[in-house]
Amino acid sequence: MKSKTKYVILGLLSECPMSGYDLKRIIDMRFRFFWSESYGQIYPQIKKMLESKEIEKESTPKDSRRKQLYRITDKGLKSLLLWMDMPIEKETVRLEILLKVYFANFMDDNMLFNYIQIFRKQHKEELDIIKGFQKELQSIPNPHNNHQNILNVIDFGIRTNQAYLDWSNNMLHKLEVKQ
Amino acid sequence: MKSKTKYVILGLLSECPMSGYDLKRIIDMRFRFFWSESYGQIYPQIKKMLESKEIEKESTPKDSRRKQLYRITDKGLKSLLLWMDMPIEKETVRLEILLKVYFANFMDDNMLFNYIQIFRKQHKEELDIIKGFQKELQSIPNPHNNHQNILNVIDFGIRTNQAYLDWSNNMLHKLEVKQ
DNA sequence: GGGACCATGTAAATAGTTACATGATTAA
DNA sequence: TTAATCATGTAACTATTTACATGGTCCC
Repeated sequence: MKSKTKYVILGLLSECPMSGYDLKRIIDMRFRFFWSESYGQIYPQIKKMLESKEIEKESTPKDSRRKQLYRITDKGLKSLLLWMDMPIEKETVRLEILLKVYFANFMDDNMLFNYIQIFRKQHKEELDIIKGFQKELQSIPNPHNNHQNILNVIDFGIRTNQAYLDWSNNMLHKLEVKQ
Repeated sequence: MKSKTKYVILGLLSECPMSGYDLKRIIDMRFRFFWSESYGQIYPQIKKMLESKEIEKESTPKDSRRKQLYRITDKGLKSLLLWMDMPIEKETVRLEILLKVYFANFMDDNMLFNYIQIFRKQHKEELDIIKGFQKELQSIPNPHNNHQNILNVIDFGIRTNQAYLDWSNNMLHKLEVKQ
């Protein structure tokens, strides 16, 4: 499976110039429910794309002591467009909690209850963050005319996290009744 | 993130002895919506666990020409139990389709429509497989008394895949109206 | 006898995380 | 002044995939 780090970066830089740190923060915040990247992928990838001239340094006199912003080039935009039309590769999902539920005979019910509670809490928080982002998006200007796309992704996040919550609540209820 | 391959294998072998090939097949069929393993992980892991005596070869005179079955040992069971009580690590989800929806301004609507259609088809099939498995499970004996656990995992698969389908249908509808 | 699938395995490559080093800035 | 956060980066490690080799079996 080819790494997609390059295209995540190019896609985000297509909106506005930003630093490696910015990229990481945005991926963690906005993409959290369907994507992740580590610094160990982002910074080396930036370096490679500078060499290949798919991005370039933004010369910002002010604030430049603090961070280096990068801008997408025409070549980078071409790479992005090319990838957009390439077939989507196999999706990756790994939920350890389901492994543990599957083998739950080897665990006591309190432990299982505890795991599900943590899972529910995490996805409740995730859902709140996504909804917050949705609200924010609806109240700010739309200069790149891409809000509908982002709202579509958010809609996906809300639906799946809601499904996670429904399942968790159902599980917790069953476990409560059982004892 | 520590590899969980070991525990997937131990968990499955706790049900009944099987071969590396069997393990792969079962993971691909039953775990498909929340886990995956490749031969490149399974066979070397089997080798390691034979050395550490967490599993052992099952001596099956008949059929033994064809495949080697492995059985979990007491030591292996202990490893499994230990892992069951260890905190769950960060979950991994990577959905390239959402990346492409997010950056859909760089793609024409027909291409997007096509991607969503493929996504819908894949998850319709997945949902059908999961439901088939659910039906099968309800009609066969339950010797390990673990059917409820498996049904809980299946319930998760049905809910999330249904959420995927609802989102896909909504997306396709919006794209149809648009043009 | 040929294609599909059963079955096992490994080497090499790639992907991805983690731990660390470094130092600036901000806010309490 | 000290803790948190901003900010960049890399080396080492670990995880995972992919491509390949090999040969058996089943059924048409």
